[in-house]
Amino acid sequence: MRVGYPAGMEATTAVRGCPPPAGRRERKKQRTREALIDTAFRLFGEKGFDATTVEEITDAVDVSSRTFFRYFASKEDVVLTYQEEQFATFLEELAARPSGEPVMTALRRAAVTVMRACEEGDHGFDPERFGCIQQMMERSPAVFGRSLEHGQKKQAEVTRIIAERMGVDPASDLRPHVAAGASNSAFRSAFEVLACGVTKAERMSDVLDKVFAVLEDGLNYPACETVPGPVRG
Amino acid sequence: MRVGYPAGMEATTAVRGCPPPAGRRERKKQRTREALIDTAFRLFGEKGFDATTVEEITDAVDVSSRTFFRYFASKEDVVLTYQEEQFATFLEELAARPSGEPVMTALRRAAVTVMRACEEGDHGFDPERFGCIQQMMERSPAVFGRSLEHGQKKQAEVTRIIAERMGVDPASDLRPHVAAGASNSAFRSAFEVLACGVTKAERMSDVLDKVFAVLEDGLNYPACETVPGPVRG
DNA sequence: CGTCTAGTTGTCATTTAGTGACACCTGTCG
DNA sequence: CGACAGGTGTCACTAAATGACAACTAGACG
Repeated sequence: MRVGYPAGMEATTAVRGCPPPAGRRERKKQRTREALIDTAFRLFGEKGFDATTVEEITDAVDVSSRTFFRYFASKEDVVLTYQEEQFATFLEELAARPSGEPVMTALRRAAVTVMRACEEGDHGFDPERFGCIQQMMERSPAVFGRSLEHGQKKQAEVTRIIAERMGVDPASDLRPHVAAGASNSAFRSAFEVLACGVTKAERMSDVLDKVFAVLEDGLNYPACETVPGPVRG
Repeated sequence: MRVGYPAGMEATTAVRGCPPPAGRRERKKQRTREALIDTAFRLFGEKGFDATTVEEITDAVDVSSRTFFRYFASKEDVVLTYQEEQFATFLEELAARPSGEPVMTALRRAAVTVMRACEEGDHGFDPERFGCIQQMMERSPAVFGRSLEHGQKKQAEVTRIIAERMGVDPASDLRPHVAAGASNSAFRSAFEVLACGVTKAERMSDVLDKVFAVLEDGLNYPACETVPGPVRG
């Protein structure tokens, strides 16, 4: 199974508003793409991800199924367009953090900013769609799996940025890799904690903030056992 | 798409040697299951995961394709049987760690023990198969994605154990969740670091050990800037 | 304007994963 | 032995995904 976009069909940033790129052809392509995404999300919301077939989506947009797969490598890819946007914004926010800021703090602030944008509808993010995705992640393993895969792939870029911030070489220093992994993990932990209902009626962004706080505090928890024990190592 | 095992086909721990369970029927089922797994891994090794069809596997074992899907919910599930065993062993090792040991240390030691077993062939793990899986994870996104999904699902059990060790309630305390996530993340970081060739010709277990060491040291990295002050290169 | 080219789409065929239904066979147990 | 239940094969079917090729059309250019 291919992943990403077929040749010549690279993602032309969907959500954020690039002004008319040029050419009627290009514009039509863009419109088709957006129509597919909008319709897909509408149907996903109505009937669920699994119960919605590609054909239903393409019929509604009035294009052939073949066309769908020229825009998206898989049905799940439609959902990932949103995550793609989230990630791009995350990178922007991260780059915008003051260069003197400690690594985890920068990651935390960037992450929380993005999540807030999704909740509030800033930066062109649709909060309703955000909720729809949350649901699909819980209900449909395929979407969940792809999302994890996507996140893991993108992690490399975060690693690079962190390494730059730290002024170390990611080819010889493990720390940027681990930090990026932890940051990635934070998103998933926040999601999991929300899904499992550990924290009730809390915003994702708040949970995420707390998760990062836990990471910043360090994970060296002693065993409980011996009362206010001095036992360490 | 279903995940897990069809009803009545629950995993009857494949690798570890449960002595003859009872009944010819049960034994035959077990043999079929193992034949499917062995044949699948052989073909995966020869032709790659994607290029191997379920039919090829079942033809070689001389059962119908339908039977395959009575044992495994998906083609990827065959590969995950190994990971399932790894995880079970990980939990055992974790439970066996002295109760006074700090959480991350216990996680680290359990993780490294399992990885060593896979490399050395202890506990009935086949090192060759382990290598085969590593390759598939790199080459075949489907396997990689399922593996991530599987790991994420299993994380809940680790969370529970960590919470017990810490003597806190996972329903109100985020720390066990984050620690479990970080531990999960450690495995993936080790894999990624090896795959990307950051560390050359090093054993997975050694890399994993180092990754955990980094986690234990904490992630509070300051920005590089040798000289304090927001000066940008 | 007419034409040529290249990019986009539709149609068709095909492969493969995965599932449901039902008949059949064979251990297991009374 | 005979009934029952669990496992298997066969058949039919849906749906995702991809390759090949023909048909259309925007855009470039003389």
